[in-house]
Amino acid sequence: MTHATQTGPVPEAIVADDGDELRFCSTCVFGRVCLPQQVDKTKLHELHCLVEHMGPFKPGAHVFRVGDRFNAIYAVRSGTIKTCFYDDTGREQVLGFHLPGEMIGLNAIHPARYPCDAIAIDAAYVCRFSFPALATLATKMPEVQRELFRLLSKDIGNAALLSGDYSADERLAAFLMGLSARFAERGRSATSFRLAMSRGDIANYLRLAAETVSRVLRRFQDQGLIAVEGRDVTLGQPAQLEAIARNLLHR
Amino acid sequence: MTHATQTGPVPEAIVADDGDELRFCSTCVFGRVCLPQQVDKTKLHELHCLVEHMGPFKPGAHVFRVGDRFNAIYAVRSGTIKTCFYDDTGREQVLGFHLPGEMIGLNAIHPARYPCDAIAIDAAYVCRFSFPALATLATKMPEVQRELFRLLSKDIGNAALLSGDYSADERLAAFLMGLSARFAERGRSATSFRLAMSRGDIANYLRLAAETVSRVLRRFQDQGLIAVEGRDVTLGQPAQLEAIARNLLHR
DNA sequence: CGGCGGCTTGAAGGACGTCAAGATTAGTGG
DNA sequence: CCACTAATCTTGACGTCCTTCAAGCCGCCG
Repeated sequence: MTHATQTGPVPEAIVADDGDELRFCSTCVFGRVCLPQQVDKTKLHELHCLVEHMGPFKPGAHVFRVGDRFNAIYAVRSGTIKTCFYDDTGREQVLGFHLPGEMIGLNAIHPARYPCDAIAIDAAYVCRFSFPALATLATKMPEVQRELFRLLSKDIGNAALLSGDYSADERLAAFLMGLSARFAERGRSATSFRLAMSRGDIANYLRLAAETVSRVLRRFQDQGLIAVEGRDVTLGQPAQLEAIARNLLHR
Repeated sequence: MTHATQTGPVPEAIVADDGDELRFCSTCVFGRVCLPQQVDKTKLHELHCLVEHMGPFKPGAHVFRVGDRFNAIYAVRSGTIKTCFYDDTGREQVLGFHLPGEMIGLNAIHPARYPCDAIAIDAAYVCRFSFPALATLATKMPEVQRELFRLLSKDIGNAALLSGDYSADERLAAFLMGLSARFAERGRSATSFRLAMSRGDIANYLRLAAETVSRVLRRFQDQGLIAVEGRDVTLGQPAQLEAIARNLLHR
């Protein structure tokens, strides 16, 4: 038994330690805030006070739902969270998959309500940051403010990426390479990993049909670019995948 | 003389007055910052000091370019600005059209370089806000910080909208209704307006071919939903367009 | 065992892109 | 004011990529 349900520790899981008064959980998005300069300890303490650990969330459990009033953003501590909304016909549109160390809920600031669901697809733990408290703290700690601006701006770029008109091949190649890079950042293999999400989720994320995802993956495998076995993926030719993600950009 | 081209005033143009020590240009995105509460006058003065009026930009002129080092965000004062980047084959991908009172450059905070071009498609004027100065001010004025967070978050939502998998009909209906709403906010007709952008620009923005845009507009016209004459558009049945934008969401 | 959800594979159809040719408009200089 | 060219826009015919529909496979759980 690998992951998901309750019984036993997860061998490969990325799990943050719990941090302490002077350090954040090792995967925390705000970790970088503390590193550059020695942060005033009382301030660091304040930052800690507005963080609340939550979990575990079982696969399928909601961290927040469309329409909930916005009052906090969340950092993924372990597991994988998908964010998604639903069009008028009920079709799910996945906005993103979020790995440990990534932030969710930033798109809720403006409408003041969450515009999407956040659902655990792994067993997942998150850190909850009260947003009013965080905003107040940001006025006192420019590093925190800067980090928030950066995170928000980054999300704009990510959303724009997905919106380009790319072929199914490009989308999937880019998806795999993106995951690879994010796993590598977290100290895991860049060439061999397990997909936490179903083909259907991937398809919804990439705005493709599940069948198309299946077919493209098979073709990539036939071409020797990757090896797929269920949800386990090994990248055989990352460079070539990279090229597809970049060059195949229309025709 | 108002602005724009040299010969005579432009009857319908949205032009901001220049503001004064105690007021911003009437269209300014930061106008709302000052309204709710009486802002400390010295602080308001500070905010004014970091604003620089720029323009006119002729159609085709760049406000900033891909790769330029990020150091300021811009508010459109009059005219229309499009933001766009280019894929590896050189094809333009329009990220957005920005009307007076809207902000551009927020997506540059994270990479610290502008990830896109900003090009005037009208004769345009903008206000330049030094970002380091603005961020510093934001630590002193929570209203400013809140407004920046709101603007950033809003852009995430906008970018995500475009990324959904919608049909050409939905995209165009949503585009027209969106423009209509934004014109209305600025005190102009919600049902009759002139498109500042070419069909090609619209197509690039919506990730469609220019021919498709042309065809869908014609069909909308044949169905009595709109009247099109060159770049002048009149919405005959806004409710029905709204329905297409919402309901036609895939079949 | 039977059922169910996730995944794969094939065949057919559709929506949109591409190509190509006109039509309309705008821009420019005589 | 009128040619002349160059964009922009429209319209048609055709091709293609992807979706849809349908069936079969596999692993999982009651």
